Amino acid sequence: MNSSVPEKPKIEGLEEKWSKIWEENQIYRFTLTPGISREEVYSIDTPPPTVSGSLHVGHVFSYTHTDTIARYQRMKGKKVFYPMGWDDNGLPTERRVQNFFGVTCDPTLPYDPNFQTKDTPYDPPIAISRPNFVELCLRLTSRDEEAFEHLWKYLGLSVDWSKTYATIDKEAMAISQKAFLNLLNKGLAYQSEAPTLWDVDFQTAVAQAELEDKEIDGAFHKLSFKLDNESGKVLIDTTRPELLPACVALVAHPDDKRYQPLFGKFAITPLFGIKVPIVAHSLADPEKGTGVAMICTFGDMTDVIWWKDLNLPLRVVVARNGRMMPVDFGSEAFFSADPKLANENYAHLLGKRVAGARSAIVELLVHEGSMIGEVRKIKHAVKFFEKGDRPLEIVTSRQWYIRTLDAIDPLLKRGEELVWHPQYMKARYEAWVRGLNGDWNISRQRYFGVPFPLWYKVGENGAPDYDAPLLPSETDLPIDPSSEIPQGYSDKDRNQPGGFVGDPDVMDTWATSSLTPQIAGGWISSPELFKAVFPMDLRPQAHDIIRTWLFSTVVRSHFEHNSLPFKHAAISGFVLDPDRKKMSKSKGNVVTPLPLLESHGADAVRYWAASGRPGVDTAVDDGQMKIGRRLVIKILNASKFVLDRLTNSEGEIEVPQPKSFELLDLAMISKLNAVIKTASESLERYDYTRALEVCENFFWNFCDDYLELVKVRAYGQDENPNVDSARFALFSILEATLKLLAPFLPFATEEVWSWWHEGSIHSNSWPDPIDVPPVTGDFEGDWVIQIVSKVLSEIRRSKSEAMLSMKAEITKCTVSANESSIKVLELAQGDLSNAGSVKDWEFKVSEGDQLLVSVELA
RNA sequence: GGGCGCUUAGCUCAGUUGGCUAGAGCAGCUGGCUUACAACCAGCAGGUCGUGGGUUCGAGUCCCUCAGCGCCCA
Repeated sequence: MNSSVPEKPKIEGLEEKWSKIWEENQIYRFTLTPGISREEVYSIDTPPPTVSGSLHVGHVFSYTHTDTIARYQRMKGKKVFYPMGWDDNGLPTERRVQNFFGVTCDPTLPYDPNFQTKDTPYDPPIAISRPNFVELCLRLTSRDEEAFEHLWKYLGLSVDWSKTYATIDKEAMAISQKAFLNLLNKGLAYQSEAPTLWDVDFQTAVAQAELEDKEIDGAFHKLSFKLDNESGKVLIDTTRPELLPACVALVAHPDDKRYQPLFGKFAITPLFGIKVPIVAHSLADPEKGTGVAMICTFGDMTDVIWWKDLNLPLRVVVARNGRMMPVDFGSEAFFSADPKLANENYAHLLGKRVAGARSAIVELLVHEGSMIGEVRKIKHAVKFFEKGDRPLEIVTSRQWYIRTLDAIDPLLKRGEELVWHPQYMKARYEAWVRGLNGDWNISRQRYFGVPFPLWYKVGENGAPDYDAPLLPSETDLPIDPSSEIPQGYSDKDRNQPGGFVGDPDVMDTWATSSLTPQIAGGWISSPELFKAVFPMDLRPQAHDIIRTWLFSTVVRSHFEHNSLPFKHAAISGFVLDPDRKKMSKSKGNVVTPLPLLESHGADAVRYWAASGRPGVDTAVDDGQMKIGRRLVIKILNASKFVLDRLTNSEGEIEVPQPKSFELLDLAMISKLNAVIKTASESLERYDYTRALEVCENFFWNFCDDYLELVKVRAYGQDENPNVDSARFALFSILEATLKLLAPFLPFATEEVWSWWHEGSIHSNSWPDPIDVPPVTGDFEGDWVIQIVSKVLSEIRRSKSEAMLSMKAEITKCTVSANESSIKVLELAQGDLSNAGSVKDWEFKVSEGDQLLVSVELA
């Protein structure tokens, strides 16, 4: 074997060098061979990052975990399917495009193939069609994708870059639309006009999974309602007096003695003179305010429940833009005892946002004398869209849903089938599934997303017929109903009475990214591939999106394939800042990964990442990266040292087959074999941290003790017949150790490997235990090493205590220990003499397990 | 309010189905430029395992209580 061991191994530049070579040689390429079986493949459902979000050290952390597993499986002989995707549809990208180009999207506009952007944003913004808008989204995100790809390659992810997908590309659209149409045909997708949580700024519906409760300042206003047809009043406390015109009833708890006499009677709303019933419902909280609440259309989700349970009418006053809409008091829905006064009062609110309407109505109420006392400030939890900054309203609108509520039990069973790492993360999934309170709303009134592949007939009265959608043929997918035409119609029929109208909505981002196994696995385009990779082996992801991504993927696969989408879920923790605080943009403590990689080296950063166990939140830790870097330097130097011992005068590496073995060498090999076993078992359990730990410990022990003990013998300068044994052991151990560390430190191990190998270590095989004769006698390998190391350590300690150099000579070393220990030490005497500069030995057999060492220093 | 997790050396963390004197690395201290490595090496010191109970021959580990921290959900 020719070798090219450098004079001075260098750690710098390994990332650029090797990522380029790996790319050129396509060593991470997954090739679909004919007749490939599912068992030969290890497939990973990689989380597609949103590139519009900035690069985050959390990415580096969790993707490294996955990569260690991918590399291990590859070395175990699996064909690893490890694609990368991008998940860019959705709001963040839309917002960037709007600002960057100065455009807004109007889905009713036709596609303009000649549309041009300008160097500066349009001001004021111009409206463009959805296909034009989507083109701009794609243009902007492709640049960010390059930055991500560069980071991933620098980090050394063994991703097959030829399989990259985007959850908004043509194939993903076709798959999302096909899967949706399948659900529709099975009756598992439906549309319904229902109260929906609505973000007035983003003008879109929001799903349960996207909600966030926020504690905000609110205030109780005490309002006085007159009773109908009798004297007396009812006092209610409300945080939303501006919804008084939307009031449809008053409610108290059925057991509340104070209000029981009022049930069945009516009250009159202040200012608007609407007669509303006083009803009983168990959700009314006697402790809250006066114990009576006003039910409106709709102040919160409890109003929706009351409205449904108690069969109450609707009085809509808040429009989808969040402003008070025109209302006619005196009409059927808003029948008032005094329509003139009611309309006059309402005129003060009309067109205002809810906050403005609130102060306006308070003035009116005070003026009329129906507000009692001062407002009382409180803190209360209000529902927000996770990306929004105004409380959600509830509007009634037509939305698409997937029937998840009926599937709670089977979905819980899916959670049981899945292997969770760590196991306790399953509880998060189960809690979420059990707590579902509505079907999954998958339609969004947005633009950069997968359109619903549907049109509706428009009746002669101009109203669309939502009950009988016009479907495209499956072979035409993907389609965009805003620019394409249903069969049997022509372009001039669009939006015309007697013509058709396209569904204006797009799918929720989770409705598309829940199909990543199908998208990456070629569900439509390559049935052979899909058969080979689905269900995936591994879904790695963070714990915050168990309720969204993991859940929704399980839902889709359950309905479409009647199976799990993946067998194992590896849930990573969060990365915390160096002070163990959660990173957030607002706190400004987000660590960007590239500088870390550049200053410590990719292997060192990977070492830190791999030390974070599955599910455990882990702080960015410079110290840990420095330890990783030290390990890398040690690997380079120790490898050079070993290989130099084995290089002959021709510059070739010669590994002798020993005729006989030295005990110490057999013991060290036996210890290595145990490490191989533990590391393999740990990686099979997704415990990459444990695997790294045992390999690392072994390697340092190899360098600090074993190498010191055998290096003189391995020189071959003394007459020891077991030179070959030492050389064989050094070589075998080095080669196996490099392989063991390769999944964690791909650059350094590859560099060393290349000194005397053609081809990549990462395409090589995971080490099998080295086949050598058993350790002599009844000795256990690890125990032999311990005894010898113990004596070496005692020798070092005596020198250190005497403040002498480690090279200082020992004229005589006396050891007293039990019989088997002495036997071992006699066999290792030569190596111990070399490592400790010991001239003479005396061994005394004693009883018990005590091992005593005393030395005479020269 | 409900659920999950964490609490072990100054710091970051291991510690398997309960089993010898509770481990590692970093930081600290003391020494050593030993011809692989000063981006190095050797040695030393450092802990009542968050609190209080219980089970057991035996508890860091199992059960209960309380406290603090974090996350998720209402």
